[in-house]
Amino acid sequence: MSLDFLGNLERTHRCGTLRAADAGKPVVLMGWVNRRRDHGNLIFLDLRDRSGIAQIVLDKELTPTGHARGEQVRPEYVVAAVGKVRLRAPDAINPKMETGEIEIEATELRVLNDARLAPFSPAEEAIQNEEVRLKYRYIDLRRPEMQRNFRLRHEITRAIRESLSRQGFLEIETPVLTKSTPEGARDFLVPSRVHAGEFYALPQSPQIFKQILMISGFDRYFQIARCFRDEDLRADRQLEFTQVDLEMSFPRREHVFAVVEDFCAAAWAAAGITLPKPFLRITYDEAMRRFGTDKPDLRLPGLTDVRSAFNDEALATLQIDPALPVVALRIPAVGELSRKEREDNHPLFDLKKGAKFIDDFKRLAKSFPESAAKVRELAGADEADFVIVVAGDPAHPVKASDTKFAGRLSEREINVYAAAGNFRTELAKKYADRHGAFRVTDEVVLNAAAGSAAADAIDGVIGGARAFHPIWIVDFPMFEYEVSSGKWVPAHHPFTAPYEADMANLVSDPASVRADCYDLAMNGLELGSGSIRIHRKDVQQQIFASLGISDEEARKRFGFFLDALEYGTPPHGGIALGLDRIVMLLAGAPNMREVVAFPKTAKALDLMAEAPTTVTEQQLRELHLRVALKS
RNA sequence: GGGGACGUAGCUCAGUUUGGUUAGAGCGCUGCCCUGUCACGGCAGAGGUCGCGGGUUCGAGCCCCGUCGUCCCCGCCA
Repeated sequence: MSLDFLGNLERTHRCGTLRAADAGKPVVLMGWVNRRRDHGNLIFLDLRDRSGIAQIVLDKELTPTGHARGEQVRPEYVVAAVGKVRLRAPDAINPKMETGEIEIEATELRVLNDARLAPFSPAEEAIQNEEVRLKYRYIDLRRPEMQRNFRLRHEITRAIRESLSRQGFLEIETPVLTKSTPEGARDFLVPSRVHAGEFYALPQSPQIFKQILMISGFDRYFQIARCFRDEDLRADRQLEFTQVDLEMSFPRREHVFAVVEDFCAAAWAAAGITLPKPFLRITYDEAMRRFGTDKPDLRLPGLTDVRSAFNDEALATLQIDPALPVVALRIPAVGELSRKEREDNHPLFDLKKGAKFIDDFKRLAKSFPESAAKVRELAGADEADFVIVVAGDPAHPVKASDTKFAGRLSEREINVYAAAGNFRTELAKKYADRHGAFRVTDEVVLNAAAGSAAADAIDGVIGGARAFHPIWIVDFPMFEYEVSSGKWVPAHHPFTAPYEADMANLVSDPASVRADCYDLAMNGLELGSGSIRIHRKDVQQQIFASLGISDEEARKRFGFFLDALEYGTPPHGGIALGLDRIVMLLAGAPNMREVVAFPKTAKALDLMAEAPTTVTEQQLRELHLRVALKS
């Protein structure tokens, strides 16, 4: 068909903003044809732009040429409608539309562009087939839900910037082409053309640069920083992601917490939700004991220690390791599960952790009725709750350390808790519809998105108080025992400061040393992680020494930073929070792809751009590279 | 690297349990009709390498083996 030129036509309004008060105004709207309803001599077009939808009326009597154009348009054609806002007749008002009281009586319709038939319609809900959504991402992003997610992302980012600016932080950019940073992930490498055989690394975080900014006297820095990690993807992990990264001089961790709680409150407020402050705190060991994870979801019941429900005979018969924890996990309101249903759940349990489980309570009750009853009692289970006992498996070959230090959990104990904790969250996900523990969150998010006045209060409780459960995890161990090498390895990057009180034990009792670092978790997601850093050269040397990092190796990896440390480094510390994960939570998104414009698949592919690809011989030559594939 | 779920029309799905005539439905799409629809309606029509490859069989969407892709989880990512 022939297309019309835009000419000097100027858009006067956005579709979704028009209301009854605008009646009589001449308007020019531009957008995409959402739907067309052709009644012969009368055609209705739903015109969509990012603000919403307005109904255009093309009446053959009023505008024969406009009506003729209207007959030709199809979904997703780009058109300009010239006309006048008019009130709809009372019986023609559509209460389901924001603009349902008005419509545009068109005098002209210009078809600015046609469109191929899309594989799915932005006028409808997301299709199940995510491959198609991602390949045609530009269509998918037209859906109001996606438009809302990215508007929300913008508002959240802006609120965080404003909060941090108000708190005296300066936004400073750090390099993307840089040197390997001390995080533990694989680096993305970028070959240097100018320096044959040498590579830049993309930052896994701006860690070293932000610490240097403290040495440089900037006092309070932040950055909305893109970070890159070449590891396998998950629902909440992409190859590249965005962190709210900050660092401050002369802080105790309470100062960092206060800063974060302030900007989180601002971010939640930007989404229309009140986030309760101050956040809860829990130690790492307690988090493992109570939830079997360091990112607990407090909307679900925790683990219960049920060791006391079993006597020695029961433990022996059931082949439970008496030296390891025996815990119960409870999924509420699931009802009785058939043998088949229970068996279907078994693959969700990680057997490699050296733990086992008992999910057949009828059978347990036959041999050990008191134990079965006591477990349910201790776990606070009522009739409909599904309860599983998780315990150490003595038959499992030990691949973890059971060395215990200074009252901390041993790795084997942690493994049992972790197996239980992971089973707990997997089952909770599977039976979400039955226990309803996540429903309040969905409701609050939905209300907030709808801009409902009641968004922030559910049953008189401020929404966030029941929907979002932020919690600081503190007192992580400084070191982890690596069974394969028999060495103590850092649980964090090597610039994390140990507790001053634990410094004396660095060599004698490394497992007892606590790191002055902290995680922020919310609703089962790790939102962020930070620490007070080492600012003294002597302490840094001790840490390297205790980690078995030689002076030579330290110099090679972080030489410039170690130099900088010697030129007047203030005590400093900071944190980085995953922006994508924050937006995920506030958008009620089940995965990060819903809040990242152009995400990659679980196999690390960009289905739209079709990246990665091979490159030309010419490009390789310039970069002094040759590809040698292992066939 | 390992475990699990899925793959049938553009989309959403049924059919696979127990192999059997020409693989169906809804939405969407195309054409015609329709002046108050808004998930418009009516009539007619087009649309399929049942992910791909191999095998078993008289016969495979259905059974077997392999492979590819998407998703979730473990490992990994502190």
